[in-house]
Amino acid sequence: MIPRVFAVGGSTAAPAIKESKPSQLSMFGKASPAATETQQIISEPTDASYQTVDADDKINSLIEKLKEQKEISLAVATDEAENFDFNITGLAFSFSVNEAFFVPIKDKGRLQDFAEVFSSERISKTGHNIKQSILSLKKFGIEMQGQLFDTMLAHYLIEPEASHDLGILCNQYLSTQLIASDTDEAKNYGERAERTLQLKSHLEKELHVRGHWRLGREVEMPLVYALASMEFEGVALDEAALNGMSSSLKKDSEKTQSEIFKLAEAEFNIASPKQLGEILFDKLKLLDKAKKTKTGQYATGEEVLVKLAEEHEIVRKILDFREYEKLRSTYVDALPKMLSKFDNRIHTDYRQAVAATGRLSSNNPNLQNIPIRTEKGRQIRGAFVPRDKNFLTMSADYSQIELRIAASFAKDETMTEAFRTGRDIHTTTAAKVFKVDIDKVTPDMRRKAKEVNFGILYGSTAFGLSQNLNISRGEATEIIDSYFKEFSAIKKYMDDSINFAREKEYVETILGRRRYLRDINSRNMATRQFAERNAINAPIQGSAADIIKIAMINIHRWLQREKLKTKMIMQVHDELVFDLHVDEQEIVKPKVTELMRTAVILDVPMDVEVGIGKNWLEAH
DNA sequence: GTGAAGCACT
DNA sequence: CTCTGGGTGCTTCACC
Repeated sequence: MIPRVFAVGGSTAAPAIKESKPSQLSMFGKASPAATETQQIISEPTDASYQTVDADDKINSLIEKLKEQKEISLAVATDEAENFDFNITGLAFSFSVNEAFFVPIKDKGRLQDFAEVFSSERISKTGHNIKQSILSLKKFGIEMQGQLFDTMLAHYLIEPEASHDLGILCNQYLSTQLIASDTDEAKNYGERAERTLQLKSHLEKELHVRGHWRLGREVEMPLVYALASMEFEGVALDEAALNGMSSSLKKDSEKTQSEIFKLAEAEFNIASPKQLGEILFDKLKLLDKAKKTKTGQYATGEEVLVKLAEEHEIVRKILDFREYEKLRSTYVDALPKMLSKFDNRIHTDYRQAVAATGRLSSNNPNLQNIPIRTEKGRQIRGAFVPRDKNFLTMSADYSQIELRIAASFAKDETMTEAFRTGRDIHTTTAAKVFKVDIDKVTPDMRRKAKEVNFGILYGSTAFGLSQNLNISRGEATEIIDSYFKEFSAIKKYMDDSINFAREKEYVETILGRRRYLRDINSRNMATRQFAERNAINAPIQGSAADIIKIAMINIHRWLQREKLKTKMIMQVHDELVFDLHVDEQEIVKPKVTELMRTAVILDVPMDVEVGIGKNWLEAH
């Protein structure tokens, strides 16, 4: 029986959560009310044994011992080659306190000896950032299986914004230092495996106390397999297309640069905010009272420049120059350099314990900020292509997930009804706010309503709205007042969130993931207001993260169980991207849609938009 | 090496 | 009138 998240997933997928819950009530229920007591840790003996196991007979008896275990702690040692071109240099294991074994890997054949241990469903695996170990083994043909426990992820649930560094956790929970030798790999990795095993029991207790056990066991830990798979599969690029864009952007950029120099009657480094500020404000005097940054330089950010665009034609050209250089340096030229020699694909690293709200982040490279807004930027998505001619790109994204979550948590009848009947939410909002019939909503009214809807999720103020819409503060205040009158349950929900935070000093997502807001009662107004915006935003953004994580787990399990060739390859917060096998379109498209829609059932239905194309741009 | 500024995404 | 939209990661400049 394949374990499932909630009751969802698998071919018999049934909506798991029938009734909706108020946002501050965890679907996973509450833990014991007792406050978390920091336990007094008894200092550990220091005679730990970290043995290097190199001889065949010793290795065989280690393997036999490993097979007898119900749980083992492990750490896979690798060299530091970048772009997924690393090698495995050793394996560390621990299954009893103060004892660890390190097996140097000089020949990849040796890994096979351990394959049965790694792939055993009976042996659960513990690690600190265990995704790295799973991925390393996967690259060399070994498939990890079995229940996971990751001490990094456990601590992330307990204290999301703290450091989850193994050494620091050892200090905190075990009152021990890591030795961290420069030369002795066996000692380093053996120690890591052994300390991780010890940490596990401390963190498990802590998870229970805080009511995060199921969130860990059923979401964060299983998600590791899905992420390791996505990273392993990687993403293919159309290098020729990117090369073309690079030349073209370079030409555009050089042309724009010379035009800027001519207009400025000077040559300078446009990429230097300091030099640019001096040209615009000292030499050309585009503003009498130019804004300064913290460090006393002139502010030359996009916000400032857009408002000056009418003043002087140089400003538009500077914005263009910035766009071209950004696209070229960050994407068009950088991405091809990150293609792996292993399979000529891009392998990002999804970080599961970084974002304070529960979102993932992506780095080396960041695949979650590939351009889409401008036309030249969009073209970059066209270079994200399927792995070969038998595949297409499929993109599936949640439509307005955060606003739906807010409507559901707030139990706002007006907004819930709009989502239930499938009406355009921004148009509906505009009709309410501006008190006109739906068919009398102008594009400008819709634009304003859309901005308010976004602003709500971020705890934005009249000032923020006026800045974004370039309208007066008075007008912004009027719009917001009208909004809260029409959507009074939204307003109440926001107040409730802040009050909950004031009392508890944290807020929670639908799965009970916490974000601590220790500044919520600060006497410093700016500090306090920042915490208040987080009190509104974190449960919504974090619940969206919870929901897509469940969907990812269920989709990954289904693709595996059905032995499909289609692979999930990217996550961009509310979007999942797939390498879709051409023969599997009719099976995969509806199933992915269904698994995303039903990951969690709210008062408001989830809408998922799916597109298929020859590249990421066309799939949208 | 590090912080600031700026900007790409959701 | 304080301050002023949540969350990330990457590149460049400028300075240490």
